[in-house]
Amino acid sequence: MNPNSILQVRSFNRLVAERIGALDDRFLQANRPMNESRLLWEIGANGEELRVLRDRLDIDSGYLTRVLQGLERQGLIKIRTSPADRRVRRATLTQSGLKERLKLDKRSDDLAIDILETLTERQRRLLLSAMEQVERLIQASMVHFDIEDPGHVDAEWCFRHYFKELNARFENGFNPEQSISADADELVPPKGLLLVVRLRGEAIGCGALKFHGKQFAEVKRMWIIERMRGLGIARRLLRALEECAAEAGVRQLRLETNQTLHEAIALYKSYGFSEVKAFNAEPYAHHWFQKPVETRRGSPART
Amino acid sequence: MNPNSILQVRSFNRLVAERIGALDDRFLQANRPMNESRLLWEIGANGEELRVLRDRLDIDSGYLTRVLQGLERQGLIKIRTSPADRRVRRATLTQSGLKERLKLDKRSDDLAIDILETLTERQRRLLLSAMEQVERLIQASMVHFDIEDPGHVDAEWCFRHYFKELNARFENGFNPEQSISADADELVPPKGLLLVVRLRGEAIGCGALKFHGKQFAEVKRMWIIERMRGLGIARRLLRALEECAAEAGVRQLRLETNQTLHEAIALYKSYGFSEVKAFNAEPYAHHWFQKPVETRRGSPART
DNA sequence: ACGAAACGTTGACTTCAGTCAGAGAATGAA
DNA sequence: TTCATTCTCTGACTGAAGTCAACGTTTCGT
Repeated sequence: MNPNSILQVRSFNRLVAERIGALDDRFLQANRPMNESRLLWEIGANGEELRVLRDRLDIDSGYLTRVLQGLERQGLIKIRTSPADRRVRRATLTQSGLKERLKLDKRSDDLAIDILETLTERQRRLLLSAMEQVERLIQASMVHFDIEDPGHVDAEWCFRHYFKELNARFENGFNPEQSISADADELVPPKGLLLVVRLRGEAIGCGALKFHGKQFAEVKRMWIIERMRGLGIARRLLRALEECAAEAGVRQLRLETNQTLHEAIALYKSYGFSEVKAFNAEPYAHHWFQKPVETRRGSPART
Repeated sequence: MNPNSILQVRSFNRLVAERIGALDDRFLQANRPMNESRLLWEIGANGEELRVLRDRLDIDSGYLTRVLQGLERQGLIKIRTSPADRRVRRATLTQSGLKERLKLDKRSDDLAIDILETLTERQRRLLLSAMEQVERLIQASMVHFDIEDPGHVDAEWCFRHYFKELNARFENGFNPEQSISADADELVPPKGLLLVVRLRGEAIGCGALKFHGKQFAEVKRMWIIERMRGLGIARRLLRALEECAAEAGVRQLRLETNQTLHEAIALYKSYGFSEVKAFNAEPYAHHWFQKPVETRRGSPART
């Protein structure tokens, strides 16, 4: 890695940490313990279950209880047992709790305004677009892949969006019924596997393998959410799938794709797939590709 | 302020705080209290005086003492009385202290590498240049102006660089002796004043006024360090000087400048100065400008 | 030479953050 | 029905962060 690049990133980190130091300060300056602020924030206008809060803020349950009791004593929240599951408790903001939360909100706005207001209109535009750029690229570095059951809610969410997109892009629409199957049971080891792409716990894409013995595996269900495209995530997903195939001892990857999916075709070609003649009767396909499985050094299977 | 701009900044802040959140983690993960880490870092390879540390980290002096004693007990630092001023104490890293500091250093590098390594070369270039852009523009919003004595070390530092630059840019060099005076005593109230531009406590520019009764004030010593140009800082400095003039009841600003200083001339014109015929005999000047002093609403005199 | 100011140290706090073990109530699965 | 699991709360901690006042030493300005 280029040392100057590292220095640039570090210098950026330092500055931003200092300036946005509001990292904590957004909450800290509020003249109330940070965890109280974080909780007021996370409870939100509609209330939230304690177990969700505990999970989101990664707080010890005993500790959470006490901080919440503090907030309740201050009259900022109410805690009630959930009617649906009486083990579960749910916190909601009171009127004054909502007001406190608005103050936090305002503090965030003020910080943003403070940064923007000294700049000229042109500088402001430059800053915002540079920020967006940084944001997207940093997000790309936060993406990770998890092996997941196809029945998982995130997996189903991805499939729905994937089908919807195919339906919109294909010349004559897309109906999964008519396509070669990749059913839930085919995407679970040992018959296959499904990777869900996540960013901060939120699903943003998927990709699957359907094994055919050691001879070859089909790549299926490659999809990345629109707003995260162009960041090389699909390529990393492909590499992760190839690693999985390699681990399973599979010798070849195969896939077919539709002519309207230009980006995908470009990706497969540049990744090392070669176009071959049709090896199946997938009605929606115009191109068939294959590639020998390689184990790439230095590429972590799942990150 | 445009609400979408605010949202973009907030979203950026959130992400970066989370990702760089290593802000603390850089120090925290180190499995040692954060302030210990921060101190190891700030003491640096050459040691540092306690009063400087206290100032930089904004730590209570009693607290500082105790944390440092902790570090000394761990054999990471030594604290000695400064020979120059025996009130002052100075902390220096021991061998193992240096090693610990290297670990922190490595942690920073790792974070940077972690962000960069998943990206393609092209994305990496994009990210770095966007980061630089963000950094510069955010810095612009952190700049502030202080009234300072011309004898102050920062002021002298600025003057030296200012003269050096004039000497390099003027056709026949520049010798302050031959120029119309703006001596130290002329830049102190009530005869005049000096503003030093600072970024995080570090001087990056200056600008001065030399009063001639209520009738007019001369703008002198306008200079911004090269790397911070193009960010509208000089314009804000000019406005700050104008505010000072307004407060002093002065009716007009005047200045003269050399033809090689294109940016300055462009700034003065666009700021509202009009070129007039020579009102003094400054040997280095080619252009003379003046402008009536206005009080601009909503513009903080010194930020 | 004297008083004010600067610099550091100590003691005696308070408040936050975070951990761990144990126990009770509700729920779900066999 | 029983038993394991989930969810929450309590008690009893440790350790870090941060504040305040008092005091001693050294230096500086006059």
